[in-house]
Amino acid sequence: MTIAPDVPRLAVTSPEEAIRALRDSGLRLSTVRRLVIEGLFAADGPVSAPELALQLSLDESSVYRNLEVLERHGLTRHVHLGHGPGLYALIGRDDGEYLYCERCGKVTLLRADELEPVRDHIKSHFGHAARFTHFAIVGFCEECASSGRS
Amino acid sequence: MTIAPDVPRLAVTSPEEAIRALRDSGLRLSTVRRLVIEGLFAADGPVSAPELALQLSLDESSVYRNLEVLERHGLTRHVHLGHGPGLYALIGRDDGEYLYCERCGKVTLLRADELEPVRDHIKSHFGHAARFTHFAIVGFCEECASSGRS
DNA sequence: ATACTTGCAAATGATTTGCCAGTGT
DNA sequence: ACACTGGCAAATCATTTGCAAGTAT
Repeated sequence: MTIAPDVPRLAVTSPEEAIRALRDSGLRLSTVRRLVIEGLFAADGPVSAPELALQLSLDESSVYRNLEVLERHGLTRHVHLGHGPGLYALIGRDDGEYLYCERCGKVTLLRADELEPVRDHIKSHFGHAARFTHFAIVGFCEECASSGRS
Repeated sequence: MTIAPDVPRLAVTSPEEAIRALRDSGLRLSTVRRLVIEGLFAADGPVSAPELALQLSLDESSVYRNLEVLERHGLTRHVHLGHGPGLYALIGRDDGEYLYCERCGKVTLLRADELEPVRDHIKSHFGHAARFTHFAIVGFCEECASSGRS
């Protein structure tokens, strides 16, 4: 899977809605696919594929394959907070842009519009249409930045 | 190796200077270490460890080990542009923050101060001291953003 | 002399792929 | 029926680690 391409995002607020969106995209609903969607919904944040496979007693490759299909159809996406596996989320659930504290691991989820001014600045100064959805914005959170850093 | 910690950066503009800085840090100068430094200098951008090992006919593990030591002492750092291996650079050479076009692969290197306003905005609005040195800022470059995107 | 370094082999972790049997529509 | 999907095993890619032999200081 390459970096999340520019696929229309299908925001969704319940497993049922996700399943409907999935059918509308012409996808089949298999047991595994349903479980993955429910698993993503049940999670309290973005989840890695191995984690998901473990919790659902599914094969990792099946999970990866399903996440890949879902992502290609704009139902899920994945982020990297730092090193470590990619973390998957349903569009509409744990969706948005992430701030990640590299010291304490704190993760802050921003609404999609909160970084508009930042994107605007980068666009106007460098011509670059930035998206902070694939990589988190890494740094130090308030507490870690003020207390002794390193 | 964890995400580049908050180590003082030793900017350097020639292999000789790098070697001096290295000695000042109490590090030994082995043949491999010298080759790695020269290799990073010769490169016209950040380079992956496997690439460096190949070009220098060195074992990958030695290259990784050296890059790790150098990074811990503030002589090098590494970035992730997207998926794929981390890319290493000497501080002072190919150093700064990267914009990465996920469509055409174009990489733009910004001077360390060019994103100050962005960092300031994020700091004041979210309390987060952002650094764009570990992950590139992914998006579409000017051309790719205007022409049909996906 | 001693601590640090190397190459090589093997382990790890994340992700992908081949294959053939099973399932959704 | 037929194309799509699942599990399992094996491959791949990036990176790390153990170890015994070699080297910098």
